[in-house]
Amino acid sequence: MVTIKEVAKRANTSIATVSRVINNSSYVKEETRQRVLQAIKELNYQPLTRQLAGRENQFIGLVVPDVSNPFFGKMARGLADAAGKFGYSITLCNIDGICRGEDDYLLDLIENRVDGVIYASSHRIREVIKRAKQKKIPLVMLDREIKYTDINTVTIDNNYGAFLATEHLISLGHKKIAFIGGPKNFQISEQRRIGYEKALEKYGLSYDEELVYTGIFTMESGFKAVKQLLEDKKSFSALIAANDLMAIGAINCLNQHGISVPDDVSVVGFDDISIASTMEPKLTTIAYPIERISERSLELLMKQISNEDVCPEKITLFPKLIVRGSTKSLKE
Amino acid sequence: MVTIKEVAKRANTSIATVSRVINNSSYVKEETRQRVLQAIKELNYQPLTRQLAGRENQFIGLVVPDVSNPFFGKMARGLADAAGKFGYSITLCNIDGICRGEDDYLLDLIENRVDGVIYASSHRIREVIKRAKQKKIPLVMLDREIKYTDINTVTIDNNYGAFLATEHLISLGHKKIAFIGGPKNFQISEQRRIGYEKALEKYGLSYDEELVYTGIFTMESGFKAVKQLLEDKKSFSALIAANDLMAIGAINCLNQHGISVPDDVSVVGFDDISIASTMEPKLTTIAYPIERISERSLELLMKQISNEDVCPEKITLFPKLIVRGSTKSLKE
DNA sequence: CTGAAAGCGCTAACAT
DNA sequence: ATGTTAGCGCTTTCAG
Repeated sequence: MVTIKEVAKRANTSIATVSRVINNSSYVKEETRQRVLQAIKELNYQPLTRQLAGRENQFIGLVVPDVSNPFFGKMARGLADAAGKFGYSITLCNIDGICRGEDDYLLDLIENRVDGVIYASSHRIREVIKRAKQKKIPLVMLDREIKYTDINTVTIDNNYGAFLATEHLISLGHKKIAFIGGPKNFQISEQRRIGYEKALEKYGLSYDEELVYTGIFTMESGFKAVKQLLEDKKSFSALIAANDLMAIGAINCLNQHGISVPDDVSVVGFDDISIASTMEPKLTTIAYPIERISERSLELLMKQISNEDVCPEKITLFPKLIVRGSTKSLKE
Repeated sequence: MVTIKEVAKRANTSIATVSRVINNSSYVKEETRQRVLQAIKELNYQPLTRQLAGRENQFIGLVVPDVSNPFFGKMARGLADAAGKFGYSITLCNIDGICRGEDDYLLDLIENRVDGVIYASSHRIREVIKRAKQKKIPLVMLDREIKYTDINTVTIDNNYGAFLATEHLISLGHKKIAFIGGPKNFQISEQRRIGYEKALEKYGLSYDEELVYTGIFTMESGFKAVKQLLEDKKSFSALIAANDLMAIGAINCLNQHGISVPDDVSVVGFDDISIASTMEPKLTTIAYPIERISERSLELLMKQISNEDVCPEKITLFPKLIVRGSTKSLKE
């Protein structure tokens, strides 16, 4: 392990000066500076124990319900890449309330071992916020909006995303568009449903409750939704799912009934998880802009880490429509 | 932040004794011990700067190609849970060779900031092993076997897994069983193909090269495989995919051709990723035993971390067949 | 502009 | 059985 001492020796200066160079904390003669930089490079030096001297330890905690869910997998990947650019590493923590009793332990752990946390789970959310405030732990909420709290938040405009999806289908001539959504008590489900409703309204189509199905965010649920719709003899030429997993389940069900996507029914998903682009037909979807989300989250977190008093803010990013093979003009 | 000092004060003893209790490093009178434990609990104390005093920092690095792939997502989840039980946290690192030039940086980072690493990517693998040996960084290879090197490894018996899958189908009466595999130059693809071949042999069925397709491990590839098979007019009543993603793609294609799973064709996957159990039909598959794999990997790593000279070993776990809805007896 | 030195939380060697 | 203390790598006064 290379230490600051060795760097100092090689650069023929003191450890204090090396520290100054690393942290850019005060003026160092350009010449000395260069020598230090050179030594750092040659020795491949990295400061590793800053934490002790009261500084950050360059770790940030990411809390998701479950990385094995492709959506959170995508999120973890994006955040890990972004963190790397800031010289930070991601510590992964899955909290979905399944491992009963371990939450406390996990929460303590994450709070104590990282410089900041990105929280993307709903589990014990209000408590997490309270604790973070008390302990002054930098926190950014990802993809969850907590009303009436001034907490740093990064989200996407779900309403707009669903609006885009609907608009796309309408522009293709579809008039009977089903919506299969998530649980009513999830903000994002409702937002996406409302976006759909607003788009219909804007284009003078009526909102038909019979074409709206409420499920949960799984493939299975998407499958059941379509099954139900079909059994109930609802007629529709297009369908919007509240996330890609549901969309995939829906397509499966359609296929099994001999209904072709996109020839007979067009389908739009939401999130653009990795498999959306490797299925057949490739899924038209609303892309959750993970790169930008990650960047902005990290920025907010970094601000908090370096600066004691920053004003919390909420950043809302706009998702984008990605047209692929699962949607098509309504046939005459 | 609670320090050892505060604990000592509250327990009315010295910091050395507290340290002893924490590390179980020497005898402490039971009474004192209890007082210390009590204080630790009351203050919610956690030692956080051990690293500095030459000890571990309780982080282990997990390197995968890409967590957004559901298989690696499952792996990350399993490992994170297991690490938690040892009081360790997982630091996530995606190295798939896509971010060119950043590998070096990532490798340095991971090597310097963790007590050990679990490596489950193929990227720069021999180099990683060399560096780990040089720097004496505890390393466990996951799911990749490197021949002619004595490196701690945990894998599953892929041959056996595919054998099980084939045997299952044969026991259901299937005789024409297709196999859609991964790249020829991947060990696991070959192992799985061979397991399939051996099972056919054992039960006196002939291995028909025409029923073996070589693809890559994606849904798209599974789809194409079946498309090809169908176009070539191959006849088969069952199909084994080298992983779940391919199996799902295959099922999609079958469905689109009006072929029902499992009524017309039975399908077995491999891995048991999370979506395998929420699709319709639920996928019969060979489960990658992530809990046991995680446990064993951690154990091997812990041994290396605590003990300087341990003999490297290779642990091979046996996967299990999980029968669900995508397989069925051959119809008469 | 730079160096010396204190101190961060903790462990381990040394005392007692 | 327990306390005292040096020292780990680093940052940050404090002196020059």
